[in-house]
Amino acid sequence: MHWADVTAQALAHKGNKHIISTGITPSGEFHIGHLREILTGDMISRAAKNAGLDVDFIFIVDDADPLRKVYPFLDEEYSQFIGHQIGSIPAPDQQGKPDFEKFSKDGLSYADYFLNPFLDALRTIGVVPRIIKNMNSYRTGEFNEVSKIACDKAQEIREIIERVSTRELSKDWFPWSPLDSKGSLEGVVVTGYEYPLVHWKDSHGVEGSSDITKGEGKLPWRIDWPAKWAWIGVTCEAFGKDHGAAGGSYATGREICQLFGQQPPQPLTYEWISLKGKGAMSSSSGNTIGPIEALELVPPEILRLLIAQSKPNKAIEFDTGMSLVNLADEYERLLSRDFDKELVEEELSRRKRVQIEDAIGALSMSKVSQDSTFESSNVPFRHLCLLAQTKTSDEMVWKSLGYSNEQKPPHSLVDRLNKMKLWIKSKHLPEEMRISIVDNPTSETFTEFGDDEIKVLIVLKKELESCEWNIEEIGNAIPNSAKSVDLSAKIAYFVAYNSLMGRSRGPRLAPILAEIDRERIIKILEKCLTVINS
RNA sequence: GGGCCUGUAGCUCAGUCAGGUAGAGCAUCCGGCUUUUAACCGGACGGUCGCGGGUUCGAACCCCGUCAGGCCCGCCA
Repeated sequence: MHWADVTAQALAHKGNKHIISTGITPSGEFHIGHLREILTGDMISRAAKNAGLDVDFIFIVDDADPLRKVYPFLDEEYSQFIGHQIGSIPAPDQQGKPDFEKFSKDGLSYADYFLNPFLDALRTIGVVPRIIKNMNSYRTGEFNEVSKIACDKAQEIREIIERVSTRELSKDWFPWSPLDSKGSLEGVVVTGYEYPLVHWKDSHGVEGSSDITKGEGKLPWRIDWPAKWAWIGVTCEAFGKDHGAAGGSYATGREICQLFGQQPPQPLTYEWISLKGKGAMSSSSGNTIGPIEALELVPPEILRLLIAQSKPNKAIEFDTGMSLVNLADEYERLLSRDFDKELVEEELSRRKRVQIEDAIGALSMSKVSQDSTFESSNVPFRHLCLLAQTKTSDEMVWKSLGYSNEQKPPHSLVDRLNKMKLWIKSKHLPEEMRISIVDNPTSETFTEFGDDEIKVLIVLKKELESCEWNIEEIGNAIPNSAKSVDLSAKIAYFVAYNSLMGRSRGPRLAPILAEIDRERIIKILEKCLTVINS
């Protein structure tokens, strides 16, 4: 059973109506890691719907959170907004300076600036959650009831947090963070509470009162989270392992939410996605790959597969190089399998059956739309990558794949080719996938060369000097260079690939060479001989 | 200190919740496709399931211990 179905089953035992929640603070550029949050929730929602449950899938945008610091991608001008809610400050412009004009004219906030492209990416990837913006919820009074309970039960909440998280809260700690005279949540000391007002004194020495029913502040995170569960009625939430650790915010939240008269949601802790060799993704360090960027390179199904095929507790290592290639090939393989046939196979061990069922689940969860039918193109990613690099026009790619004017390639394949071309142009294409002629051969290339190889190389150079410079003739010249000295054609290919591309295997050479000047090729072969002789 | 996760073929990992003959892909090698598209097709090679104990007719799987790696407990998913 797919992991999402397992969670859905647990939910089914609890009832028929479920609100599955996800939440992110849009404090910077979104990355693939954030996608795991949303997709994990999305996949549970799907599985729950398939199980016949009534599901509401929501995405809470934590735009009531304060700006923590001036991130590297921001101008120093942002220091005036530290502590201010990111839903209430201007978005950065090209230079990273606050764009006051856009803020006052279009109301584009810092949070929206990062959120909007992410929502676009979500649509592309087939995720359409109900969006709840936190700051607005405070301002419109959605938090009224829970905020009042939190303030009334300040002592009980303090006890829970101190006991469960084993950290000591300061004397003037209070379960409400008021906005100060400048609009910041930082450095404000609560001096008293009379519903609905929380009295405070800020770092500028100014005193004032915050009306908790009007969003003049917010609940601190550890209370804000269970408060949301309560007023929305969340029954299931997937969250990152940072929240799931012992003494973490889920541990305190599950107790606090009962003060609000709400049972804690079904939890699902997921591992982080790290960038291969570079550690965890982080918006502030710039160590990210955005979903938008990734969607330019591969079809959305492949990003879904990344999340679908790994269980949530499995850490994912990701990069836009070979990981993506393998993932894309894996997807094509899944598509071309005939599961019905595999499942009727007799003498199927339980193990084997589980494997097939998991593959079916992963594939089904990778669909952008539940009812979309798959178009299996049967063209592996690697192969398409090769064709895109060697063929001079799209028509030639289609011809090579057996399509014609009568039988046009499917739309999905055309889309994939276009993405492939972008990928090839980008910095993300791994070197081992890139086809390139090596103009300056090095001695390491020829360590495996013996007398036969050298002999063939000499003949090859002669053949290429004299043959007609077209695909057919070049195609003949390569194997002939070995056959004419009574050696296997295999050696000729080995020699040709090593000499011209610096590797022992490769794509069909003739069409590539035909695109290049003969003199350049001959010159390279001459250099090879020089290197070998030295 | 407390807790979580991971350890299975050369590599990436399924399989552990519901114990029943050790799996896939990649890589490698061999063969086929009347001289390789990094394609495709067929086959082969390859594992004391980290280690030690226990439960069981039977353990990769359950229990106890242990080693190694990664991570979280400061509002970064």
